[in-house]
Amino acid sequence: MTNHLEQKLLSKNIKPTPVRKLVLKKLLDERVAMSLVEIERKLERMDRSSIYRTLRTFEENYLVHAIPDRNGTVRYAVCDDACTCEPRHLHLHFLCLQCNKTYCLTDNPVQIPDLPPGYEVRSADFLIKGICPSCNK
Amino acid sequence: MTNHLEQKLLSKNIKPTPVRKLVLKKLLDERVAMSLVEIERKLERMDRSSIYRTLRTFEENYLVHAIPDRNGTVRYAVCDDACTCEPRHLHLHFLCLQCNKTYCLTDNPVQIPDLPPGYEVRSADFLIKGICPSCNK
DNA sequence: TAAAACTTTGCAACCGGGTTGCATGTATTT
DNA sequence: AAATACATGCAACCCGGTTGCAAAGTTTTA
Ligand SMILES: [Mn+2]
Ligand SMILES: [Mn+2]
Ligand SMILES: [Zn+2]
Ligand SMILES: [Zn+2]
Repeated sequence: MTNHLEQKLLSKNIKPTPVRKLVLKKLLDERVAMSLVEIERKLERMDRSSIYRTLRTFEENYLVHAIPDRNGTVRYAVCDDACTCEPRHLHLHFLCLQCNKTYCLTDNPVQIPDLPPGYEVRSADFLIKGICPSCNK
Repeated sequence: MTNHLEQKLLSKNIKPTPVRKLVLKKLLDERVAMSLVEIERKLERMDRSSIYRTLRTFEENYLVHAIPDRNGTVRYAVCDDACTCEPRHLHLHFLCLQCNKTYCLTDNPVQIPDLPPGYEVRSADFLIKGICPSCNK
């Protein structure tokens, strides 16, 4: 269990410290993308800046990807094992306007359309907003 | 000239006050999307909260649309005349990682792909990141 | 036309998420 | 064991955004 977390961290070359294991565990357990402050609220005891630096480390090492949020904040979700956050690995994200949760639609890759000449694509965020299945029934 | 601005405001049922005309003029002149603070910096004399409320008014009346930015802030761009910001009017946005400008690709509509059952689409943001033509040459 | 009601603007204060400097604690290397 | 490097916690700060409130300007009513 804890071992699974360590595996995952090590596989992305991140030293498995206590804080990192807890943050990763929380992200995996919740199964939706979470912002810095949302994580802070769920992990009462933990310091904000530690979580902040942990998320930076995670993002730099492609353990999590950042997803733009409603008002301008950013949420984080754990990447698939093989993900390197390159354009060809990108998937859609869905933000529910009712429950305000952000879902990774990992089975729906982002198709980048042809652009006018001169635009060189490096990355993309495709965020779809609406009502999620759980709120819809 | 000023008359053109008034026309545009009136056509969206916004009373053409001095502040509103200046903010609209700046957005039209710059031809890229701008954030609250970016507008504030370009309009030295003007109060931040006036610009803030102006942008809210603009957005509520579909004179501008909001575009998510890199770090989580939001930029605003003037809508096409006929735009009502519904899904079928949405277009791509491009953020240049070098000059940090946000462009509206109004000729490139957002194609919303099929989603798993239960997801009800209301809106979408498709932001492509890379190098813009001007930085690329 | 004068008073009343409403809207816009500017100022100041505030808020909250994010970020940094620094000291302490913990692990790794020599 | 000592030296070095890395991780964590605390406090302070930053900055874009937001709000309350009063003054100035506009529109409505009597
Ligand atoms: Mn995702
Ligand atoms: Mn646009
Ligand atoms: Zn929902
Ligand atoms: Zn550029």
